[in-house]
Amino acid sequence: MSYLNELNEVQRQAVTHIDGPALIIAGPGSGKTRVLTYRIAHLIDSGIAPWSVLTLTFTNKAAKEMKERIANVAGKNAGKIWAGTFHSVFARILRVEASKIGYPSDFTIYDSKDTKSAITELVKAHGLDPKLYNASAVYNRISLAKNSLISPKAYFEDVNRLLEDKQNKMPYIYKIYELYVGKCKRSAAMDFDDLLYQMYQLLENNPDVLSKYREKFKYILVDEFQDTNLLQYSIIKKLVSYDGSSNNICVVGDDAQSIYAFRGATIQNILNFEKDFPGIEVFKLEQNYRSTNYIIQAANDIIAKNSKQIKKTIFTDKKEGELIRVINAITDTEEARQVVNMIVEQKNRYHISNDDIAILYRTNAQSRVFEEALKSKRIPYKIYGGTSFYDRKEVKDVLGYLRAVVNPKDEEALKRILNYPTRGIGPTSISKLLKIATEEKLSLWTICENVHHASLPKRTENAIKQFVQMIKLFQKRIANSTAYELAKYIVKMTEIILDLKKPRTIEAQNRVENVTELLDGIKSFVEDDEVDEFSTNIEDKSLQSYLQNVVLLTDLDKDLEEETRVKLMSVHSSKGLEFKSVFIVGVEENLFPSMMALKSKDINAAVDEERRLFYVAVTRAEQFLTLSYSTSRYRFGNMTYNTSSRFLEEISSKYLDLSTQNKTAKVSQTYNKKNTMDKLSTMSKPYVKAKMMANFKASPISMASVGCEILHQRFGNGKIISIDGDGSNKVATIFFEDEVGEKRIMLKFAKIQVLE
DNA sequence: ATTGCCGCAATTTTT
DNA sequence: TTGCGGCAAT
Repeated sequence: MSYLNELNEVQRQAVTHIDGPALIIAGPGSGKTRVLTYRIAHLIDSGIAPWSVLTLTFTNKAAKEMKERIANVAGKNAGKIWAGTFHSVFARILRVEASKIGYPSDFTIYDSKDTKSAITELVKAHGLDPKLYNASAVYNRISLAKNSLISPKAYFEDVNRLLEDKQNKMPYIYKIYELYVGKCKRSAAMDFDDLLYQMYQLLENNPDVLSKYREKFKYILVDEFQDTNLLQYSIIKKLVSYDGSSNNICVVGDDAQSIYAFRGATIQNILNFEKDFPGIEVFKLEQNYRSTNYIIQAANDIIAKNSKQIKKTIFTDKKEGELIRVINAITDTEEARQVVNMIVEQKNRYHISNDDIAILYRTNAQSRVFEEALKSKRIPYKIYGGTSFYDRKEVKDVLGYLRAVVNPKDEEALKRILNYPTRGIGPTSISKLLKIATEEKLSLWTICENVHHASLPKRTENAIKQFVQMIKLFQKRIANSTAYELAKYIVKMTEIILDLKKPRTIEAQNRVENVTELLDGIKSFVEDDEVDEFSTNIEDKSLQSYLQNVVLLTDLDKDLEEETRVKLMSVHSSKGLEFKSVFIVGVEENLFPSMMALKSKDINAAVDEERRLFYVAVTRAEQFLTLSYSTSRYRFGNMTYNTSSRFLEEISSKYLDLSTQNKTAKVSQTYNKKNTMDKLSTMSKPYVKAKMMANFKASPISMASVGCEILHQRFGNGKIISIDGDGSNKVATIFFEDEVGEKRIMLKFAKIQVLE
């Protein structure tokens, strides 16, 4: 048990505690993964069967890392423990037990696009306005319901929910929810939430199944417990908490790093946990081994502003280290340029390699300018998250075929490929088929199989018959060809490549390459004998298993360690990672904290979550931390103006290095036009503009008259020279101070503020 | 049925 | 700015 020597006192206690419930509160960089893996190794060393240990994580990456590290300590037996994400472990179990809940074992998993498309269809079919009943909004409501264990029936009886929907002008969500559930069932499909929801129902309604898994999983560990929602917690509780149970559950989490409340996660689970499992032992890991002292102190400054939290003090015995650099810029492009310059400087001065560097942003949309800036300096980079490879249309189309072959009831897949490549089955025919399917409560596939009852034009009927034949042909091949061979065959037979090549553009070429890449991916899935996460079972190389992998895998899980490239990702994706040098960019009001948070009903809770997110971002850094913001940036195509983030102000200036900052940019949150005017004149022009724009407020047309000094949202300061036209069609000729010069602007559309 | 054009809405964050 | 959905022309 030599590994015990590598631990500090609290860590060792947490590792050697075996029986009964345990709660480990683990600050950032406190060796959480180490404790978890050693704990598992220790369990196995103590004679506990590896296959009775279940470890649940949030990301596949975390699961994989855990397995690898356990293997280092515990050797071969590590392969036999159950470790995976909530979603993948439950999907596995659900396939085995599918018949108990009325599903075939080869059910499809819908990703969020499939789900939204299904919802949009239902909304339209019921004559509701798709703009009002925005698919994402409806999906959110349904998702929230499922994650709170509210069935469609319970939803309809829930007065509060109905009232909320009414206030949001979507009173029929309950109906869509009900229909959506039916549609999924008929399509033999589960969405992400179903993997949890159905798992719960399975255990709830099948005592034999429940006791089987209670028997099986004697030791359960949950990582990132602060991010579990009610549903996940309920499943865990079902498995662990019962008469005669030894309550061998260990959860690890940090309330300060809870960043998924928007998805229904609640730190209430941590608080409840202490109540639900009396006799619980609590371990607090407070020593940070990751970051320098300045970074830790800054992080403490930030999180101290949050009112609700479990008390703990993060400390380190590392040196002060470098101060946190603050960069400010006038535009987003300029911000990117400066950040990249700083990267170059760090690389030269400290010999940091590309993969020790990460650029973290609040929203994926921010990545673009950094990409360009990195490109111009020839620094290799990789973007994680955002529009993933598997979200591309051409990729989804090919996958659609594969899905339909495995499970032809999969309505979303079928809809996608029924007329792709075009074969004369237009939208009119498809909606007719869908209508029949809904009325008869049958799957779309069944209707297609019996298309002669559908009274469609002969031509279309034949086209559908041919389509059905083709899919059946593919299905016959499943048994004696690999996933790769089949996929290749399908692509050939459907002439998808030919269709993609039609427009002779670069994008077309890219699309063809994407399809090829997809095929290569399938090939390596089939051929790779890398131990998969469920190596307890025979390696599953079936097409179905491939599809499940694809849908549950995210970009981040793929190959983070591969090359020496600068990494770009959202702060959310960065959770659990660490880098020598971290750049947090776009540290501005309305971006970080996000505008959504600032506009939310419960603004305090929302800003607290943003603050935790910022805390997570800051604590990713080991040695160097740089924060940057820009006073103006493009957003939906037009310029917006922002001030630096409140979070920046919350860090004591002791830890900040403001030397690189433009002196004029000491931003005061309150801006007073009168006495700032003089000061502004000494500042750089674009900055003056940015500053004034932050305060921009459009005036009514009636206030505009010849001679007025005005402020235009895009062109800045100007003076009205003349106004012509009448009524609401008045056109003003305005002379702008900046290079813009004279412009004729329709007052009806222009956003103009009259200054005096 | 298909193609192509126009107008509008979108950006939090993820399994 | 992009990307999607709706509509009109072929």
